[in-house]
Amino acid sequence: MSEHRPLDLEHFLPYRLSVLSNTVSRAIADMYQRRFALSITEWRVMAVLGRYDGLSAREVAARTAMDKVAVSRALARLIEATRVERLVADHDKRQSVLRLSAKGWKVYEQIAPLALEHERRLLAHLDGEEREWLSRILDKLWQAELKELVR
Amino acid sequence: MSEHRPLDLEHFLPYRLSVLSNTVSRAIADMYQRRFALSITEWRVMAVLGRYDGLSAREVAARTAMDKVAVSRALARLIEATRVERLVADHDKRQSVLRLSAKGWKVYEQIAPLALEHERRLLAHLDGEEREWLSRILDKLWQAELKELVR
DNA sequence: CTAAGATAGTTTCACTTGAAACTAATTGCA
DNA sequence: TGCAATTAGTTTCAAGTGAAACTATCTTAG
Repeated sequence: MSEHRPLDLEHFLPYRLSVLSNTVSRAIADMYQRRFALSITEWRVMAVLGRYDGLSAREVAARTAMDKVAVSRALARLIEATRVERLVADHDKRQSVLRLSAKGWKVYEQIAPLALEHERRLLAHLDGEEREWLSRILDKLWQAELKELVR
Repeated sequence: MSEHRPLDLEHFLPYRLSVLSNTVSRAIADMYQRRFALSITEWRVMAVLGRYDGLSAREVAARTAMDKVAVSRALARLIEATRVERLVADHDKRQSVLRLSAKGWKVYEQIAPLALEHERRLLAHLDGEEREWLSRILDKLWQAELKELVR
């Protein structure tokens, strides 16, 4: 007795998550690119360095959910653009110590409010109750699906 | 007086959506790949053809939120694998008329329950109330963000 | 101490992807 | 009619991506 709900892509959760997320990410990425010549991956690296000074590349990868290859490449571009400075860690010469440069901070301080504004615009479609549920639901799914991912 | 909430990537909605969605999609993609040598894009094409017989490539693109290049390539592989058949539309020789082959249907009928099972597993982390809110919230955001996208 | 294994980060290679250019067919309008 | 603009779908090209191999450094077990 296996009567199935028909598989209707529009109502299939993974599909909806994927399309919604890609649409949102795309809009943000375009804005960063146009206004700051910055990719999403570069921005994510800058965002965590703005928040946690002096991380190593591995720590950046853990905090951005990016793999180390992507981080390495994003850092190469950011350092080339003198938005990030890299030192070698005293205690371990394999590790780098990363921080935003003065120039990087200027970019960061312009983008951070724009990013938050974008988030507000997205959340503006929801009322207070819905926002609370969304936050709780994402927490739960995040925990359940990603417990192994972030460290 | 612009005192900002700090930009903490872990609490930033677009970032959370993106990481969660990529993690879920990745897990599903791996399964399709391993068990059926099928990419996510190919599966999406098969899914809409299983539901709506005889679509053109353009209609498939609209229903999967994929661009026409991606659809064209997915179709080339599916036709090569004889999972999809393509005819030329009578009324317009530019258009194709696409349908799953018998072989395609067999694959479809194996995957569809697996996909739904995967969705159930994901939703198992939420209680009934949370599921209802999630569905309503995704509908709202979908409507708001994608009104231009899907026709 | 030192050799074997582990770790941080980079490079290479093969593959995927999207934008733009392209071909073929159709439509609209003078 | 007949030619310019539009549309369906494909191909090309440049850029982005991850897996695996690689280099340099550090840790550990004997």
